[in-house]
Amino acid sequence: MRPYDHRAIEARWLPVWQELDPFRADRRAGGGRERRFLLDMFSYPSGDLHMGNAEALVFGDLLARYWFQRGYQVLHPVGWDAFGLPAENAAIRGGSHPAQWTYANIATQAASLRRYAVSVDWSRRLHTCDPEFYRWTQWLFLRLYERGLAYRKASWVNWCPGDQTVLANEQVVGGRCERCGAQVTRRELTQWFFRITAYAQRLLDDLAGLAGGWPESVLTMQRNWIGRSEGAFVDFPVTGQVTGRAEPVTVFTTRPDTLPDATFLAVAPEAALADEICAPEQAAALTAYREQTRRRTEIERLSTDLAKTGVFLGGYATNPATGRPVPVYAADYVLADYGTGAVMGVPGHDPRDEQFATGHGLPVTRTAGAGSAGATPAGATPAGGRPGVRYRLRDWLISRQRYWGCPIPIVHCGQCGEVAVLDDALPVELPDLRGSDLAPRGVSPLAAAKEWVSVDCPRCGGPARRDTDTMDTFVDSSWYFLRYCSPEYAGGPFDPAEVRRWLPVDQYVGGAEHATGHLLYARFITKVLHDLGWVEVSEPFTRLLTQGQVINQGASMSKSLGNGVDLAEQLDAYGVDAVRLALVFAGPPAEDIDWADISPVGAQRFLHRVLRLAGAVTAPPGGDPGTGDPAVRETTHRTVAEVTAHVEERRFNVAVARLMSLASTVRRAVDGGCGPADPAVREAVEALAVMLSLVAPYTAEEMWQRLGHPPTVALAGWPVADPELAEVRSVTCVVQVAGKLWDRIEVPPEVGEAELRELALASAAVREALAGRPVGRVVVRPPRLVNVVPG
RNA sequence: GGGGCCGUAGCCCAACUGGCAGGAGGCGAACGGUUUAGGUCCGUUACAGUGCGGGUUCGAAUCCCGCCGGCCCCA
Repeated sequence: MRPYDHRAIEARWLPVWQELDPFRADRRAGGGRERRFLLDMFSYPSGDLHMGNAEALVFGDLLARYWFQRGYQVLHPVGWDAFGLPAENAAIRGGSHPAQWTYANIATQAASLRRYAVSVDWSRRLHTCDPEFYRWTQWLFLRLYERGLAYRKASWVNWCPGDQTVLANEQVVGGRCERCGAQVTRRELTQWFFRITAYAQRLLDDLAGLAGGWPESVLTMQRNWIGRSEGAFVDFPVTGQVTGRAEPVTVFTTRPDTLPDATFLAVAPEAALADEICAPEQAAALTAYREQTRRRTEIERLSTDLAKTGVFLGGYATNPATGRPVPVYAADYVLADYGTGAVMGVPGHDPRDEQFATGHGLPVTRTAGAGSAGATPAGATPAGGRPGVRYRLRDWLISRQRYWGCPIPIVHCGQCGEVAVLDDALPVELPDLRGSDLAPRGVSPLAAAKEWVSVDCPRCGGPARRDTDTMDTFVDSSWYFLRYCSPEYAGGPFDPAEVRRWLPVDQYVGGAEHATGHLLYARFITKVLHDLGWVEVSEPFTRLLTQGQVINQGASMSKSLGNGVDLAEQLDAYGVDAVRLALVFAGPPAEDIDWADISPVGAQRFLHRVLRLAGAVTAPPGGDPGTGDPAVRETTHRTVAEVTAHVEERRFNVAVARLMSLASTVRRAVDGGCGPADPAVREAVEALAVMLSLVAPYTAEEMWQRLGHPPTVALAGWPVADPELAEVRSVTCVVQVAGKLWDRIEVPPEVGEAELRELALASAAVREALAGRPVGRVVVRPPRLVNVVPG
C-alpha cells in the first residue's frame, strides 16, 4: 500500500477541475459582492517553470483561493511576457521563427500551471507578442507621443556588443550586460525615450500612499532611484580664449553654500559644451580623451575607487561668488545626460572633486561653513544662483535594435519628418523574419526587411520609411494588468468600465528584482493613462508581496554551481501538494528559503495524515455540530479565527502550522476522546479540508470526497468562526514578584484590575516570595500579568 | 562610503500594541510501541534563554545606542 499516492490523486482531480473551470472571474458577476484582483508578475517563457516561479505562484494562488472561498469576485489572470531576446537568440541558432520557440515554451508553462493547480481564469490569458496585444502597446506609445512623453534624441547609451542592442541602466549590472554578460560600452545613438522624468515628483509623492501595503525596502529603493535633491543652479560666466560659447555654464549643486570654494569646473567630455569651451590647441587632447572615455563604463567613471581623469580645455569661467577665474576641464566623472552635464569642482567639500584636484594640482580651499558634512545650505543661494530641484531619475530609453519586440509605430518621411502611424492602421505587425535574418548587425534586423520598411507617409502619401526599432519589453509589462480586465476588448486597450471595476490590484506578487524597473514603469504608465482619462486610479498596485528567492545550500541555484533543483522532478517525486506545502511552510513569504532546509517528505507525511483523518470520520454529513464535543469545537473555531487572521496578514507559514496543530488535536479526539462519530469531529475535518485547499488543493479535494461532498472544495466556502466558541474562556495569568515568575492563576479573560490584584496578592507563592517585605508597587495588566514590586 | 533588512534549540521557523521562551509547528536525532517488513503509523524524550555590550522600564527577543556577523539596494 502506498502511503500517499499523489499520482493517483492528481490524475483524478485535474480533469474534473478542468471541466468545472471554477476560477472564472465572471462566475460571480453582479450583485454587491466584494471584488479582488490578484496579479502574479508576468512569467517570461524561457523553458519550463522553475522553483522560484513555484514559490511566487503558490503565495498568490493561496490568497486568490482564499478570496474565492470567501465568495468574492476574484480576478486572477495569467499571461506571458512573450517578447524578448532569448526567443530571438534561439531562433538564430535554430534557423526558426522566435514565435515558434516562444509559443512552445508557453504551452509547456501553461501545462505546468494547470498541474500546479494555480487558480487562474484561463479565458483571459495574454501573450504580449500577439498582434492583438501589441496593437495596444503601439496605441499607448502614440498617446505618449502626442503628449510629448515619447521623443527621440541623440544620446550616449549603454551598448551591448554581445546582443548588439542598447540597454537600459537597469539592464547593466556591474558594467556588464545583465543578459549575456558582455562588457557594456558607450555609443551615441538616436533613440526613443519615454519622459518619465516629467512624472518624477508624482512618482515620489505617491509612494507615501503605498506605505503599509508595499515592503518598506521597495519604497526606499524607489525613493533613492528617483533621487530628488534640492539645491541651486549656478551660472559661471565663460572667460578667456573661448570662441564657441557666449552664454555662461550652468551647474547644479546641492551645496550652494560651498560656492566660494569652487576652484574649477568639470564638464562631461562627450557633451557639446566641451567642444564649445575647448580652445583650438586643446582640441586634439579632448578628442583623445573622448576615445579613452568611451572605453570606460559609467560605473568605472563614477567609482570613487578609481583615479579621476580629465583634460584641461584651455578655457576659464568666473566663480560668481569670488569673481576669480576657474579653469574648465573635461572629466569623465561628469555625465553628459545627467543634470546639466557640468559640475563645479569644490575639492574642499567633495571627495571626488578633491581626488580630481589633487591629481591636477588644483587649489583646495575651505572658506565656507566649517562643519562641511552636515551643514545645510538652508536658503543660502549665492549670487548668480537660482534655487532648483534635480532628480537622479533619467528618461526611460525604450529603443531596442532587435526583432522580437513591439514595433514603434512611427514613419520617417523625407517631406514631413517624423509621422505617427494612424490609430486605425494599427497594429504595425512584425514582418516574417527568421533564422539568420535576425543575426545582430548593429542595426535592427527590421531595417533589412526592405518591403516592410518602405511605406507611404500617412500625412503626405509620399515615400517614407518605418522606424525599425522595437520597444523595450518593459513597455509591454507596464500596462498588461489593465488588458486582463477586458482581454477581448476591441475599442481600446481596455474597457474603462472593466478597469474601473477591477483596479487597483489588491495584491501583486513577484520578485524584488523589479523594485526600480518594472514597478516604477507600471506606476508611470498608470499615471499617464490616468491623466488621459482612461484610468481612474493613479496607483495600480495597492499591496505588493515580494517573495524571497529559493536558494540551495546557501547559494542561488545555477547551472555552474550544479545545485539546481528541478521543479518537475520534485513534483514527480513528492506531488504538487507536498511541494506547495513545503514552500509555504518554509518560512515568511518575503524571506529567502533554502531548499536544503525544506522537507517535502515531511509535507507529504502531513498530507497523508489529514487524508486518513478524513477517511476516519464516521459522523454523517449535515449533523448539528452544536451537539458535539465542546473541546474539539473550541479548537476548531479558534483555529479558523487564527488561520483567517494569518492569511489576511500574509503569514502563510504560521497559518499552516495552525492547521497542523488542528489536525493533531482532531486525531487525538478520534483515537482517544470523543471518537470519530462525534459531529464536532466532522465539523473540524471539514474546516480543515477547506482551509487546506488554499495550499494543498488536490489533497483537500480528496478529503472533501471522503467526507461525502461533491467537487469542488475550492468553492465550498470559508469556515466561519463562532466568536462564542473561539473566545477564550480562561487565561493563565502570570504572577511575578520583582519581575520574576512565582505563580500562575487561571482567570476569566474579562477579569477586572482590582479583582486580579486581590487574587494575585492572595497567592501563597507571592507571600513566600515577598518573605515579609512590604508590597510596594503592583503592576496589574489584566488578564495576563501581575507584577508585585516589593516596597 | 551611504541607506535598508536580519541574527531565537543541531536546522528551519513561532511568540498580539514590551508581559509565561516548561517554544505554535516542522525537519533531523534518540528511545519505546505497531508491523513479516518499512523512506509506514502511534507515542515519549533531549537540546536554546533570544549574536555581543550598554541603556530605558516594574518588566526587553521585542524600544534606544554602540559593536560583531550575514543579506539586499545605492555608490
